[in-house]
Formats: sequence, C-alpha cells, structure tokens
Amino acid sequence: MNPALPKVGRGSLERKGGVKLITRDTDYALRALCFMLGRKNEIVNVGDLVKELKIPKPFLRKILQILHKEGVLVAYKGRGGGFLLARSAESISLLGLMEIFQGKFRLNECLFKKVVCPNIKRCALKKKIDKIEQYVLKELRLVTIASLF
Amino acid sequence: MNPALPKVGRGSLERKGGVKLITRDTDYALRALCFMLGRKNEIVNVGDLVKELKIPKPFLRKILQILHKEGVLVAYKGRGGGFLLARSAESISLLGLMEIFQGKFRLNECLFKKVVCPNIKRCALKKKIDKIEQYVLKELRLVTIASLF
DNA sequence: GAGTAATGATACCACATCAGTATCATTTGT
DNA sequence: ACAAATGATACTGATGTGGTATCATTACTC
Repeated sequence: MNPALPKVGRGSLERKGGVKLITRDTDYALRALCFMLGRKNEIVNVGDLVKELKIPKPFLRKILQILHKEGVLVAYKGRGGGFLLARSAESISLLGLMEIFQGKFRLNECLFKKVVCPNIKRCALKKKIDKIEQYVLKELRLVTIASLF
Repeated sequence: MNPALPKVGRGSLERKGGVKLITRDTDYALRALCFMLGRKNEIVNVGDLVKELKIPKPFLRKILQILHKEGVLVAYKGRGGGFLLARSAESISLLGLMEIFQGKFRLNECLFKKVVCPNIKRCALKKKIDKIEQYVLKELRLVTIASLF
C-alpha cells in the first residue's frame, strides 16, 4: 500500500488552446464595426475593410452578412454598394456580438439538468459562478463600439 | 442603391453551444475532490465515487489519473487501493483545476501577435478585457474545495 | 442592354476540442 | 495464483473554429 507518488517532473506539457472568451469572428466583427463607425454615414464595402484590417476577405464577407441578417448592418447591393451601421453605436455591444457569433452566455450551466443536482455543495458553487457571470455580463454589455471609439 | 433591409423575422436560430467557461472534466474533478474531502484521510476508489456521483467510470478514472499526475491526488495501486487528497483543501481551487483540464487562462489574447496591433481603439478594448479577466481570476482562485465544503 | 462591381446564399474543408470508451500493463493485498 | 485496484495509451463521434469556394442576385454605368 505504498503510495504511488506523483511524478515530480510533471511539466504539464498540455497543448490545450486555453480558456478563451472571444472568438475570431466576434473580434473581427467588433473591429470592422469600429472602423465603420469612424466613417460615419459613409457606405463601406468589404474591400475597404480588408485593406484596413487585414482580415481574409471571404471570412470577413461572411461575418458582415451575418451582421446584416442580425440587423446590425444595413446592406446595399450592386455597384457602389456596401454596408452601413443599422443601429446606434451605443446599442452595439461586445456582449451582443458574442451572442451572435458564439451563442448564449452560460458560464456554468448546471450539468445535472434533469437528474436533480444531488450535491448541496454544488449549489454553493453555482451561486459563486452566477455572481461572476453577472459581473462579466454587465461589463461586456458596457463595452460598446461607441465606448471604444 | 436602395438599402437591402435586414429581414425582420430573423429568429436567430443559432444552434451554438454557447459561451461556457467550465468543461465537464473540470466540473467532475471538482465534485470528486469535494466528495473525497468529506471522507477525510480515507482512501476512496473510483467505484465509490461513481456510485456517489454518477459519472461514467472510465471517464472519471481518466480524470483522477490526471489529478494524480498533477500532484493533486496521491494514488495507491493494487487491491484496497484508491486515492487521497495530496494537498490541503484550501490550496485546491477551481482555477487550478481549470488550468489543468482546460489550459491557461487568456480571455483575450490579442489576435495581432506579430503584426503589431494597428488599432488604438483595440488597446482600449484590451484594457477593459484585462480588467474583467483579473476579476474572474481572483474569484475563481477563491473558490477552493474547502470553501465549498 | 451588356458589363461589372458589389452583396446573398450555400456548401465545403482541415483542424482542434469535448466527452467519453476500450485495452492492456502493472501493482498489491489475500 | 488470483482478484482488485490504478497506469498508460489509443481510439472515436460529435461539435466548434477558422476559414475557402461557388454560384446567384442586385444595381450602377456605359
């Protein structure tokens, strides 16, 4: 019954990507929108944005199309077309973009959905996580493209 | 040049998983460790934990092996063997577990690594995100298995 | 009306992560 | 010798990430 002691030299060579909150499409969207805010009331097309932001063109196109479908941008087709902000700069937040590109926020969805959480301690945990979540949501809502301009 | 207005009925049917912070292995690890804390100084084996926590046995086994390699648990092989906490309950935090199972924390790694971030506004963004990150890190470090017991 | 320059709509792809499963090897108490 | 535990490793299916590639449609210009 001698304990098998943990190896001391455990370099933790983990090749994980790491915990991240913001994906590239959200990030690109935020930057594109900030740029468009700078060109207020001027139609901007994908080519302009690509020159400025150095984002792969087809990817950025897809992102802008989604922003259009979600009502963040107005789109003009045809020659001389492009995009315009559809809403006020104050109403476009990082949180909103994350919800569009990454889905709803649920930092700690309780893993016992139906089984009824059997562990009292876990609910203490849930309260702590919920508190963190509330803070993060509040702060991310405050990061609007207006606040970054 | 008539604007192609965004469709009004955009139900946003997104089938994304959503933004989450804690993966299952981290969560399972936390629960297993809390349970073992309750059985202080008593060797606990995977079978016991599975009965109590209803986690798939091979998966839980893998998780405990990792916790052992990372120095969180001491392992006893052979008949009557099992695991014991290797460190104080105060030193085992949710943040530590997340780093083991999910990798390092970097909520907003600047996406312009080498290109030199061309956008002043983005750095304003980075400051805001960093502030959030600091708060989250602090809170997650405070969630120890001792604090949940 | 033809050409062209823009977006709209889809489909596809390589790769990584997530959530496990499956096997075989090793150790140890009886 | 046997049984009961962990150790090590490899594999799998589903999903998400970060794009690329095509074809269709619209609209300005000549």
